[in-house]
Amino acid sequence: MKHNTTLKKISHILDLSISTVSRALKDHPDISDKTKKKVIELATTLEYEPNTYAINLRTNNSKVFTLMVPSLTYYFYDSFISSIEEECRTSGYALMILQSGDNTEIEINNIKLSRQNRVSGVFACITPNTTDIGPFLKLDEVDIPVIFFDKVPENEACNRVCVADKQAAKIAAETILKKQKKKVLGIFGNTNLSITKKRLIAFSDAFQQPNIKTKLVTDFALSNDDAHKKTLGHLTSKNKPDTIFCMSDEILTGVMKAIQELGLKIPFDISVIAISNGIIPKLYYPEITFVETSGYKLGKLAFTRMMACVSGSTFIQELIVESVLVEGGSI
Amino acid sequence: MKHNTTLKKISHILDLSISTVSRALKDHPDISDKTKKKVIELATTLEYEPNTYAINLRTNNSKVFTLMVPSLTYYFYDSFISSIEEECRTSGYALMILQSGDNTEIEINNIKLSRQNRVSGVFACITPNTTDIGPFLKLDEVDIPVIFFDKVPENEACNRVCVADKQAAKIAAETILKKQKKKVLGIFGNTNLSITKKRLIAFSDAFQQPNIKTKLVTDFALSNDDAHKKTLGHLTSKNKPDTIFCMSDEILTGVMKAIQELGLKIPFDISVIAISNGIIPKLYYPEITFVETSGYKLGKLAFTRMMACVSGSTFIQELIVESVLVEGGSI
DNA sequence: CCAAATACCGCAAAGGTTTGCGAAAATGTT
DNA sequence: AACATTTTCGCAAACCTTTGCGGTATTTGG
Repeated sequence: MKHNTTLKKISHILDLSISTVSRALKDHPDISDKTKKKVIELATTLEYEPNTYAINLRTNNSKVFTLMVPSLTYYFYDSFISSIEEECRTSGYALMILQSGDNTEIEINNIKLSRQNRVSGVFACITPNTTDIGPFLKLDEVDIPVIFFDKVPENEACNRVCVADKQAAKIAAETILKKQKKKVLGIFGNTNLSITKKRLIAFSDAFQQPNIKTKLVTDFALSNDDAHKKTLGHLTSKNKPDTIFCMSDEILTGVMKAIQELGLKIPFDISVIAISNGIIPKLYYPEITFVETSGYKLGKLAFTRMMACVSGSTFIQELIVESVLVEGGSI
Repeated sequence: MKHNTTLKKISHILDLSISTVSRALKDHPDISDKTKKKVIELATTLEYEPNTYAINLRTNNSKVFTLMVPSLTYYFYDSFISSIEEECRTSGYALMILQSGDNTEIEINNIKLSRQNRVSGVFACITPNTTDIGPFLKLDEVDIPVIFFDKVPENEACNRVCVADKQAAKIAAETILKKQKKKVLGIFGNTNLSITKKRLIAFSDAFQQPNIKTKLVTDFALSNDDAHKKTLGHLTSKNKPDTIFCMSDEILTGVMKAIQELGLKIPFDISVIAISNGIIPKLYYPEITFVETSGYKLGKLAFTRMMACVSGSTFIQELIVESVLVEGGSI
């Protein structure tokens, strides 16, 4: 172990007190220029770096944020995390990433870990199984702000940053209607999640307006495999849809696999539209038309809100990122 | 700010010394059972949690690992990170993720951050532009072990964990040869990377053995868009290949888009085989046959090696994860 | 030349935990 | 009852930094 250089060591070499060295390095007016120069020189040659732990102990605050997600393997998070991480770096924060694996027990443990590490704040995306967000709220009590993103709890007094679920679903529905489609299959995810409920309601609503003759059938899938199987079923039934709406990337991948399996041509045999972060739709030809829910923008927004909380803003807010239609050739 | 409960506070309430309380909570034999019981009871009702900063300061070691990657948006990392993160959690470590964005300046800054935070170790995947790994080696000097993974520096004395590039390419080539293909197009990535060189050489070698009549054409693509365009070119030329080998997921996505665009049927009109982590090949129908380079296994291996380093192993090692063929229906 | 002001610097405490060592109290032994 | 042992606990230092306050020197003004 190489000996780390500390204030004490520098002070000892220069025959100064620790406090003088500390102040010299901080350009304190009490210290003469001559002394400052000496100290700074030695400090640089000795590669002095203040001990983070000591500083944390004093300030009771580490420049670290926690990011909690159910799993890193969901397509959405990449851009969100990238975005947050970028902001953290430029602001001198580090980011600690924790996964829960959809396991609420691990989730609670991660909360504990965040508290033990006395992080400056937590970005949280809850699991579908999380019903009690009490543990999260307890973080707020010890002055650790929590910003929920994407999958957020309902009806609670908490800071939330989400995509415009209703708006996104509405845009998708309107796009379908504008194209005069006759029979739409909408596939949605886990109904436990508010994100699903919102998208489902907004999407369905659009088809229940007066003068709308387009038929809507809805189905639910819990994984891309599930979506694959269910789509196969719908597409081989006699009353097959002419358009499929996918609530998420995960569902889209399952749907696309089924379409390829049946050898259907998009958009001639079947039309597809999705709500997506943008990576997956661009993997196919023709590219899938989707309503963008930008993880990147969401990350920026979440970080801004976090910084406000860290610097004392106590009031609670729900922020929403607008969605836009990105045209592919799938409808 | 809620007042945190400390040893001092507990000791004050129970009229004991701080050291006694500390020892009682650690089940030290010096302390009587009666005292222990009292202390533990109060500690739990007061929700005592040891101050991580103080412990770090004492031990000069935080149970935190750093993970450095060029960018989180590459497909490969998800499973690797998941895997590492999982191991960290069960071992009581936290994981700090840092991105460099292919920028060596940021990379160096991330190294600095790791040192400042005196992390217990660093998992590093270097950028294609990283030529000088001196800054990494300096971490080793201050007793912070560095495990390189995936994209690793060449010819250097460092701990490395990588996929079996040569073996994977060889398996892919042999699979193609066994199927008696006539004309193969191999698409590779950035030739700056050792990973590309290894795969290219091993793959090409297989076609230069005696008695091999299969023709090989190689091409290079720097992005999935690039792969898409180049594939379109090859597939519309008069001397079009009957099989395409994709060195990576990124290339595979571009190739598949081109195949879909031309309406070719896999494996009848064209065969495809790839080296992949496994997520992308399963998105298509038929699923793409691929040689698996498991980020998951790689993560486990890297973590094992890290733990060895942390507990004192100083010798240097290159570890390799075997590859296996995962049959899809694409060849 | 003395008093007052200024420049420069050190002492010590605080932040919370751990741990070697010594001391006091309890128990055992003769 | 006197001594030896064991049990039980407290003192204090160490990890490193920051900062209020107080203390010397040196300089300035009169």
